[in-house]
Parts: sequence; structure tokens; C-alpha cells
Amino acid sequence: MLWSQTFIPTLKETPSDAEIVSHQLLLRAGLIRKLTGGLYTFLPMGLRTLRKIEQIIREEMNRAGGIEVLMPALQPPEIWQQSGRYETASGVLFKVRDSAKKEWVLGPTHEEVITTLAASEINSYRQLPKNFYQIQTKFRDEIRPRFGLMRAKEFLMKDAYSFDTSDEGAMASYKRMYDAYTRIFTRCGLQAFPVEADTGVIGGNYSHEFMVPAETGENDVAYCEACHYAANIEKAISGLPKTAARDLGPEPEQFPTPGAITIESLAKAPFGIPANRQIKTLVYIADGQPVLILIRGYDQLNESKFMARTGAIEARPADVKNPTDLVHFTTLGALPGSLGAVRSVPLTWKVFADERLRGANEMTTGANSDGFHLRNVSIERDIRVSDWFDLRTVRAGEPCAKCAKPLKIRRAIEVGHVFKLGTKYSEKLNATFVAEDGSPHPAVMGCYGIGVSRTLQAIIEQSNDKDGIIWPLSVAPYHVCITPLNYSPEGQPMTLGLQLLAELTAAGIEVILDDRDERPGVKFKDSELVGFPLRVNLGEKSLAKGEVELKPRTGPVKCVPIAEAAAEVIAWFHTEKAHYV
RNA sequence: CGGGACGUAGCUCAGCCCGGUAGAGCACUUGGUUUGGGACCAAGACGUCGCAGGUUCAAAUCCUGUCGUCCCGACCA
Repeated sequence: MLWSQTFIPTLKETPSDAEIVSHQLLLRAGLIRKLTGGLYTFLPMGLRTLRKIEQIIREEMNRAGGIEVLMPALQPPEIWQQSGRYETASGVLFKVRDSAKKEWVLGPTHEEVITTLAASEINSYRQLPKNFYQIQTKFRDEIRPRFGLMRAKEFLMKDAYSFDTSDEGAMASYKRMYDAYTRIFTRCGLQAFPVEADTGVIGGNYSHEFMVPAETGENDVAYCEACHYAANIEKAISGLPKTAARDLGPEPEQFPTPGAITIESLAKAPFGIPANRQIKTLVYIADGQPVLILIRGYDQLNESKFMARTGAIEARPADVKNPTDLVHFTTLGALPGSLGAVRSVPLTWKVFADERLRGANEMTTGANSDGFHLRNVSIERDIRVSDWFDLRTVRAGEPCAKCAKPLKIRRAIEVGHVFKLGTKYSEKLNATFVAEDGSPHPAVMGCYGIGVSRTLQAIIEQSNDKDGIIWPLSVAPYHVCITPLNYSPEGQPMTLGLQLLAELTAAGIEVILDDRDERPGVKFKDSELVGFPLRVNLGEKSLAKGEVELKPRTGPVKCVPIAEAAAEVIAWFHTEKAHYV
């Protein structure tokens, strides 16, 4: 390919609407252009890399027994109503109307479609197991698209759905996908690691996310370097001990705490009550109902855990500025800062407490009277707790639940997610098969996603320097950029360049030749910005010495005799390629 | 949806506070000189100052509304 014959609109300056480095480089290197917020056009260099990532995914999915299909992006809302997700996923569902005013949805995912297919086509255990996948555009009505391709309204995703006859079979399918994902990301030159994950709206009971460590990621991951425990913060646990039980003391006693409305202020003089001897009382609105959540003063509530354990679809803190919420505080008798669960809690309210409070006594908590707290509170004696859950968010430095070594926390980008779904969808959408004994059973499902366009950006986020992108060979838009320095169609740099282009292309290497009439500095900067793994410099100075220069994107220049240039590049290519397969 | 910032040339931005003929750098066009790390000289083209109202003799500038973008939060298979 000749540079002048394709389209690589590089930018010298950083576009002002790009915040993170990968987004800036996507734009500066001419890989994408924004149509509007959350919607992007892939330009030739971006598209080539996207297709390479797709191809790696296809090869590994096929190797793992996947069957490629292509499902409609436009879907009838009825199947979403049938699965129950028309409500639960309404936050991300794009809805459109046709000319007859009938409503349709643009698929954010395809469990409903594939399960509908399975319901009609899979009838016998003899047809199972099956694993269908597709690579397709998804639509999500993101509240806030951001960071370029990271969180877009429309994006490319690989999604796969497995159907098995048994839980064991589903587990084996899950494991195959888990292993395939590990290979896929490795082949993409991406350091991604699996972490235990919350299942969110998708549902199911077992799940891992594949995470790329990056400060700009939108997820926090807790991990242990000693035993390799790793989990999304939404799910992570630690071995932090419970609050120590003391001798059961006297009845709760009210005492004045004027102006002390934070855990910290009660921890200080004159009160001196350690944060972990305080009970923090939160009022939440869970699916419209007020509930109380009790955690230790030291702890932060983990809303994901709360929602996962209670099954709530929507939960938010009650807000004193919201008139309908304010009623709940009035019912309790106090505003945040003096809330507690000992008195005035209506019997209709559920009270959820963190597991680590179980058995705690001699605790201090709000008296439900502004400016007063209660001491000597025994949570089990004095508070009507409806249910005990692990509800707190793990912090860095807490002991690992498995090996007691300190946990670390880091930011990460989610590029893949595997779920064991069970029979949630197959039951609702009637995807049943007849077993050997003639009895009907719902298929046991799993689903497995990879954000293809997000993976592309994650690779850039992880692999760049001050000069631009550093593409892993496996996904680079071109492997080699030939750069004739002194431009002249008849000069030796160009004629030798064209000759090398033909030779290397014939050897299966993807080569672009920068035939632009530009100064060397411009060509150097552009080739480094776009990030080709190897540049071949053809300059009159070195050619006069009978040499060409091979410049790996991240390594030193190597001068080789003209006659050996092609062979050297081919050798380099095969050495590099071996790292990615 | 809450908080904040910003919309001026293709890009990065100045001008706005304090109203008075729309600017710079880069990019682009033409000519010339250059040619191993984003060249130089000369000439040129490029704008409904996001949009709509309002105030005013006069609005990029002040006011109101609206649309859009970005950031933080909420949200997020």
C-alpha cells in the first residue's frame, strides 16, 4: 500500500475533546473520527486493526467450538418483556418507532434473540451442547458516553452464548470460553487478567471480567499478589475481622452530641468513639421502598453487593432535598448524622446489616433525635435486623480472605466478561430440550462478551509512548512502514522502496510505503504516531554506504546491506510474530 | 438527571471582565528556496463568533432561552 493511496489524517495537535491518551492517539493517528458524542467512524488504519482483533477472536472462538452467526441489531420489544429485561435494562435500551408507530429496540446484547432461536430450533439433548457467537454492532443508550470508543452509544462486540444440558456441561463451556479469552487477549498483545465479577443486570451466578490495568479504567479491582485472588471491587471480599463482641452491657443510653453529625466528629474528643465501634445508618430507597442499611462507621457501603443480595433493580440513597424522601427522615425523627435503627423504625421497613456487625455490642449509633446518639447498643438485642449480608467495600491493605496477605486495589478497563447464566433466560423464553429420559429441561446457558472496539482502545491505552502508538505486531494496521527519505519518483530511495514493498508483500508481510513528498521529519513523526512496528529508512546517506536502516518502533536502528534488507525484515517479522501465537 | 467548564477559521486557541470594522499559530492554495526528526520566504483563500430571542445607536462581548461538547458524580450486560 502506498501512503498517498490510503487515508491517514494525522493531527499534530491534540484535539480538545479527548481527555485520555488512547482517545487522543486514536484521533491524532487518524484511526477514527467522531461523528457526534459516542459515535465514531473508523478510518482505514483503525479499521484494519479492528478487523485484526476480530480475526483473532474468530480464530479462537472457532478453536473453542464456537459457531458464528449474525443476529439482528433491531429487535422486537416483546422478547425483552418476556425475559423481564424490558424493565431492568431500560436504562440502556435504545427504543425506536417505525412508521406505524410500533416500538422496536436496538440490541444492547442478544440473550433474548439467541434464546428465542434456541427455543425454536433446539429440541433434543442430541443437539447440545452448542455455543453460538457473533461479532456485531451493539447499541446502548449510555447516560454519558466518554473516552472515545471506551464507552460509546454504538460499539462493536463479540458475544457468545452457550447451551448445555447440565450444570457440569455449562461449567465446561464456561471454562472453554475463559481459556479462549485468555488466549485472545494474549494474542492481541494485551495484558488482561480475569477477576471475579458481579453479574449485574445480566443475571446469573458466576462471572469473571477480563481487566486491563489502566489508571483511566472505570473499574476498581482488588487483588492479592500472593495468592492471585482478584475481584471487581463490586464483589471483592477481604478477611477483615468482625467487630469484637464485648460483655453484654446495660440498656442503650442517650447522650447529647450537638453538632456531631459525622463518624469522624464522634471519633474525636470529647467523644472518642472509634469508627469501628459506631454503627453508620443509611436510608436507601430500594425499588421505591425505604430501607435501612447498617455498616460500621469505618466502612463504605458497596451498592453492588446490596443490589446483588437483595435483588433490588434500583437503589439510591434517600435525599433530604427530595420532598418525598424527606418524609422518611421525618418518620425516623432525625436527619442524616443522627440516624439509628434502635428506635422509631417502622415495622414495614427492612433493616439490612453488614455481616461484620453481627454480635457487636457496646456500639454507638444515632438516636433518631437530632443532636443525640445512643451508647451501649447491642445490635442483636436492640435492633431488628431483617438480614445480614456482606455489604462493605474492601479497602487497600486489608488482609486477603484467602491468604491474609494485604490486598491491593487498582483501576482497570473491562474488555471481556464471561457469565454462567443458568436457566434464567431459557426458562423465560422456553428454550427447553428433551432429555434422554424424555423429560423436558431448560437449557443451561452461559454468555460471553468481548468489547472489540474497546479492546482496540485498551491496547493503545496500554501500549504507547510520547511519540504515539506502539502496536503489537498481531494487530498493527501494517507491519512495516517503508520510508524513502529524499523523495523523487526516479531516485534510488523510491525505486528501492517499491522493490522492497513488492518483495515483502510477496512474503506475506503487510507493508505501507510513505511515498508522500514530505520532509523526513514529518514522515518519521507520522510513522511513530501511527505506531508501525518496524520502519525501513531509505536515505541517500546510508544508501551511499550500501545500507538501509531498520528501525523497530521501540528499539535502536540497525543498518543492513541493501541486498540483505528484504531477508532481514522477513527474519525480523517471523521472530516477532512468534511472540504472539 | 445533579455539579462544573466550554462552543470564535479545518485544528489548537486569544479577544469577552470594560460593547465600537473578527485575530494568532498550525493546516490549506500558488510561486520560490529547502530536504536525516513535525522547514523558510512571499502572496492568497478560509468565519452567519453554536442557534434563537432580548437590551443597545451599536453585541463575539451584556441578558434569557436553547442545542452541542468535555469533565466530576449518579448510572453503566
